[in-house]
Amino acid sequence: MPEEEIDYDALFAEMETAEEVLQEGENDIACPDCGSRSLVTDERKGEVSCNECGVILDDEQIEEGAPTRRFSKDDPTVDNSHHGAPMSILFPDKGLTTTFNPWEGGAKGENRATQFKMKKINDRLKSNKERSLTGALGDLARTVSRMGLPKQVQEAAAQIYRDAVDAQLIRGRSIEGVVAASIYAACRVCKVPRTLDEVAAGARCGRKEIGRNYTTLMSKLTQLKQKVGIPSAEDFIPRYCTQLKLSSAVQNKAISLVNMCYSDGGAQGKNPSGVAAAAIYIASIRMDERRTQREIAEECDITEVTIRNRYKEMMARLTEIEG
DNA sequence: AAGACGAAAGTGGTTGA
DNA sequence: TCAACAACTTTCGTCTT
Repeated sequence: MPEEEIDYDALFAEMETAEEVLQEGENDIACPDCGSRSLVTDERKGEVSCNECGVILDDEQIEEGAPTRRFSKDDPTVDNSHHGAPMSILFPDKGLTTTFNPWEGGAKGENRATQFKMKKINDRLKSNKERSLTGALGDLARTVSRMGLPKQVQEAAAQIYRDAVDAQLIRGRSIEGVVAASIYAACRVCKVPRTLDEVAAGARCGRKEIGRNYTTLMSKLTQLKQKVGIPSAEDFIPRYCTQLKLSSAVQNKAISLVNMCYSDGGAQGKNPSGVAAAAIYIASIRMDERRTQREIAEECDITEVTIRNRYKEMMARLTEIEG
């Protein structure tokens, strides 16, 4: 049996018209019954109705908030009518998946044929962007979990990657490389900085490639540039202290030491890990929880010599300040 | 003996001509 | 593109606790 041709042009034209009507309605819509422009939106029911005559104009509004849950059937304050997860940028279609299962619902004959046709159209309408995002966001999720990073970073990285796709920065670059650069940038945005080497190890991607892609992201994405701060030693201290099993007192002391010594921006151009390591070294001695230079150097992924150089520098500044 | 210190030589990245 | 430079690393010998 020959397959029935689908007239995509007609279909797209129809969809565009529908979209225009919707967009117009969002800005300036009048009730078709009484002509009133006083409309009310009921977010709970997902309805838009006329304030004058009460006619319902739209009953399929999407609620973007988190789902409510009723823990007791006697609780009158919330109901369970809101179904499904909230929208999330971690999914290619933001979680608003539309699928057709032609076998479901007991459809027969012509009905089932229509269902098949709709499924086919729906599948073909998925854009290239959506298809490529599927792979990239999966890769992102795996890398983030391998590195043990919080979900907040995953979401920020997903947003950066989407922006990169929109700005057409993927062409000519590997998806993994851009994903890794997005994660590196997201870590800095979320103030949980990781070094290029750490991201490279987690993403199984070259450190140079990530650095190169990161520079491109920063130069082309202006929103990102505004959000990313310079990684400071203080941002590294909490993590290193936890790894070295040092108390929060040492952690606070180290942070205040960095602030005292480098409040004038003197740490610029210096490896923040080195500054953090030296501050932790001094703080651990002063708070009687001493760690050796070797132990700290190992955790901070730098050498003992760098700790010594920063240590000397900081001690010189401290004697100046403390007298 | 372990940890700290310092010198010397080499590496990789940045900057400016 | 290349030289100059600062920061950092590696290695190794010496000093201190």
